[in-house]
Amino acid sequence: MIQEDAAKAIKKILSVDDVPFNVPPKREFGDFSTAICLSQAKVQKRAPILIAEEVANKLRGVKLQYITEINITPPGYLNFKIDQPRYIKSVVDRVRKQGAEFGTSTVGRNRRVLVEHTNVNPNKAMHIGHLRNAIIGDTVVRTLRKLNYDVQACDYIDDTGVQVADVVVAMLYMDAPTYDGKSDDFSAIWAKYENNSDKISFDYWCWDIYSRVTQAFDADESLKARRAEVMHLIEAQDNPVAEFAKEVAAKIVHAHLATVSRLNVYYDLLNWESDIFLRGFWKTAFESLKAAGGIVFETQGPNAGCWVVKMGRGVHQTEDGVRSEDKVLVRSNGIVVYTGKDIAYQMWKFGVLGQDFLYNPWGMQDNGRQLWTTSNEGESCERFGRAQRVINVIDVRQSYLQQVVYDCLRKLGYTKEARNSIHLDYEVVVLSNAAAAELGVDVDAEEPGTQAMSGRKGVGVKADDLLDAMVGRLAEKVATQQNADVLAAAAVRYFMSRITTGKMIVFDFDEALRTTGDTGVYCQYAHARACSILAKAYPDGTAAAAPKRFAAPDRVTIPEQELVKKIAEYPAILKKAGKELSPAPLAHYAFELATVFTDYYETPDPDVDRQVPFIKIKDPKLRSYRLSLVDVFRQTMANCLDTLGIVALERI
RNA sequence: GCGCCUGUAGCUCAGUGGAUUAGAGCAUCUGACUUCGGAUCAGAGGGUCGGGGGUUCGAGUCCCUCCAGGCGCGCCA
Repeated sequence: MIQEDAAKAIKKILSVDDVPFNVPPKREFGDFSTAICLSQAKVQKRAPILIAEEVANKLRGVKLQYITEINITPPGYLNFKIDQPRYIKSVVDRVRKQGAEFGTSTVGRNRRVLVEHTNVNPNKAMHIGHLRNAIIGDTVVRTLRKLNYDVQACDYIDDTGVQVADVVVAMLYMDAPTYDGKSDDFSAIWAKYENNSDKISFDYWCWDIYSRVTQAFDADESLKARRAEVMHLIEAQDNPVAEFAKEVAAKIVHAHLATVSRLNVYYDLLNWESDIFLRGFWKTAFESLKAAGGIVFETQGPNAGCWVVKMGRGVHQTEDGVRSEDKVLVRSNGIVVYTGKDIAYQMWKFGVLGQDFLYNPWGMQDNGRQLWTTSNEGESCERFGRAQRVINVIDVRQSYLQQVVYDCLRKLGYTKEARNSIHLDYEVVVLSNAAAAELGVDVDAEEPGTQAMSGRKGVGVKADDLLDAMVGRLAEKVATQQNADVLAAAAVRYFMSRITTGKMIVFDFDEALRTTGDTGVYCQYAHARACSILAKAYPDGTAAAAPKRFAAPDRVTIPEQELVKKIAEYPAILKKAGKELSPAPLAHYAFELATVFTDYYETPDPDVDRQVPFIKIKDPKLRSYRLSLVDVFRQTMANCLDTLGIVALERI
């Protein structure tokens, strides 16, 4: 706001497109500054200090709100001092007026964005790698909604893949009693789970049998043969085993939704791969690709008999023989690969496939939003798909395949859609050697290094286990069980959010379970402290009872200035997070905001010998002023935490 | 071999061209008022920003190159 005025004026004077501002190294220089004259020196071929003087003189002639002084420092910085009392009043009034809306903007202009995230194979419990995906995805959804995008949050469920088939094989054939191969009565099979000695949840039980069965495949050829058979039956769909597989997948999906709801993650639509298959999406896409010449049928070479997309150098000679960079979409046996279906699905997301799913309500979520699911026997509905922009949250290892999908869109002539396809790639979560050793993996915990998580080997930290461990650690100092749950979710979400998406997370229990310093707990603590102060100051009401009319202060201290400056940054941070599609700027901001607030709380006035608690201040105007800053801090922190998917606690 | 990512304090990370002295947290050490929430705060030590070139008035940030680590390059997903 305040800088925008100055930027506008400078843009006019220098006729430039953008004016970047920053903070001067010394407070005496001013409250903010710009180096625009330095970069203009090149263009104008004049000394930057001369340009700065000229701009400063012109600016002094223009009436700029809140700016009391403009000065120049070598080699050509323009520095601005602001009228702090008036500025603070404007910020406080704005936050008070906008409340929970403070920070939002209309940059999205209702543009329809589809964000797909989580996408965990429905065959075992979620682990912390999946959690990173869900947290990044959900935070991006929340951020874009606050920027006024029309966002659909989708979770893709690969219910017809090998992973589900493996668990089905494990359930049907690994332990007695085994399935007879034709019955539609699976009660004896379900009993194996229901009677499990440890009474563990279904997703945990599957975690164990999945790793057991993948290892059993190596030794047991007959079991391996069952795998191909089950795969085939699931693909054929119309049989008891396929129905059983669907039931298993649905049960796991319920478990996953329960897990992520502990972290405040919700969706609009569940997209099932079986529906993509049943609705014949691929056939449509295949015909389009053929018609557009986007794919070719190979009659010779390594891909003979396959339909392929031409990529990179294509088929070429290497030292190791003939290799192909082309991507096979239809195998020589006529079966489409996953990427093929993904092309059709991506077309659906943009509404250019010419086909749609049918839909049914799945149920109401804890946040009060209805969740929908694609369905073979549902109703048609126009509110899904048809997006202008599609964001796929998938880890970095699938970059190549995502590019193939987008490339095919381009080959089909959907260049705009290809351009608006975003692979939000993020690095994986791995275990530190110490963490792996704690899980019983045979590694030297003293040796620095990492271990990849592996569903097949059953190596990984389950999401619910991490949350439970966090709740356990917090239990002692917390008022209620519910607060422990919320605080644990805050800790875990913050932990996953603060690391930029391009960086691998090396998971370590001590680091993840920390409750001091740069953590979600610290942010919650600052917020709860503010609420507590307000509750004591205004015992007749809640924080909402804080004074509505705000009088500009006569004098402004440094901690007050710093706090207000940080609060005023929030809208820009939200925009940045939306532009970068990353939770990290929000997490860092939340911590900085908590820090400046705590500083203000500890030492509101560095010039006096003894700090007076806000609630004990005698001067009513000063008391009201200080408490108003506490209140707008409280509001801003609550808004920021909400964007991070964290419920702000009023007490801990 | 080709492509992408990462390399900043003992450890975990911020910092997507701007300011003498590169910031946080953890860990370590020393402290904290008759306390509005001590899960806090103040202070101390700790850095060739992987190495080397270059562009620029100015580089942790941009370009080139080299080194180290990770991931990808399936008729798997």
